Amino acid sequence: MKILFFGTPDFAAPCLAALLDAGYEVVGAVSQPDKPQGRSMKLMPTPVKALAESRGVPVFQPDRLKEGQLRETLEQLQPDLCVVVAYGKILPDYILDFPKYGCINVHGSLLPRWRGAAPIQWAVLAGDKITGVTTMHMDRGLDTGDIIDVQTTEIGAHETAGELFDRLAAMGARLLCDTVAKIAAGVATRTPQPAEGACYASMLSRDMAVIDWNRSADALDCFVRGMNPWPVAYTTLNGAPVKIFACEPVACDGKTELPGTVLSAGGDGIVVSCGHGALRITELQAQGGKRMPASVYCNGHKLPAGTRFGEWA
RNA sequence: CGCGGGGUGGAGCAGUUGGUAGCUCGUCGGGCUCAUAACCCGGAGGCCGUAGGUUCAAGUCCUGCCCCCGCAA
Repeated sequence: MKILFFGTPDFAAPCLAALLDAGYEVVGAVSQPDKPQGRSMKLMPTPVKALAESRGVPVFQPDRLKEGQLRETLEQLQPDLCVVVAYGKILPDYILDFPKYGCINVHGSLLPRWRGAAPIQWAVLAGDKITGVTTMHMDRGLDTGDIIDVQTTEIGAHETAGELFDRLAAMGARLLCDTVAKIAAGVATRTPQPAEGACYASMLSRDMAVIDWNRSADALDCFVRGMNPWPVAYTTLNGAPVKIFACEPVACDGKTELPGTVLSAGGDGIVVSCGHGALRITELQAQGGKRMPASVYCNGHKLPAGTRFGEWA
């Protein structure tokens, strides 16, 4: 069975690797065009491109798909199945309809919950206890296709979006292999997505990562984990941004300080009052500084009780 | 050449108008204690990123280079 793979970021690479390792004939890898990245804005290959090149798979990076840019490639490669994993573009009909077995997709959530760009982060942000990966037949909608296989997993109480990301990427790769095997054997099932429970996970952005200290400590705990490793929740201290990498909610001893107020700071981290409860910051990074445990940060920075976070000078 | 912050004892920071290098933590020794990551006393440990320059004198001023980080993507 000839497979044409569509994918771009880190989440997609394990799926491509799994297909290759399983011995499937991957006739090509379609990925987004390289974009400038890093401090010097150097052009970097996408993870899928890098992997494909190292495994000798031809890479295609069309700017757009709508005008039939991939039609010739399809005719040439004659794929029987398209596998799409976090590609980043909507596939037009001429692609969806081309392969004999259609196009399937691996998605990092339990559909129909968290359709869209950032399902894993949103599951953590929302405090979901359970999530998983889903494979589905693609249709014209955004992550609305019929479900083929699902695997669930619990979200750890201290798990960050990045950690969950890695786990789901691995789970997704295994599930994909199962699904492809079923399709090849003609035993894959199709289950329409339930109408209820659907919601969308929009792409995260830098300005969504500002910590609102008026929220509850539990909500902020999920917020910090969901925003890690990108864009990373941040607040301000003396007018300068401070990234919060890790924290934990702590029992509030009834104090009613203004949200954002430092209650204590030292070897046990930095405890900050919230709208409800308090949050112990355990790992942070100040502007120009390195990421470090809060206790270490306190060795060189005076943070007397009463200091306020989240105020712009 | 996109903008900006920074490289000081093991770690995190301070160091004022250039003139004997300080703080917190850790570490070592001693003490207190039923006990302790707690407390008290004492000690060790720094060619101040690197190469030059200005000066009687440079961590502190000037220049080149290396490295780290924030913004922006």
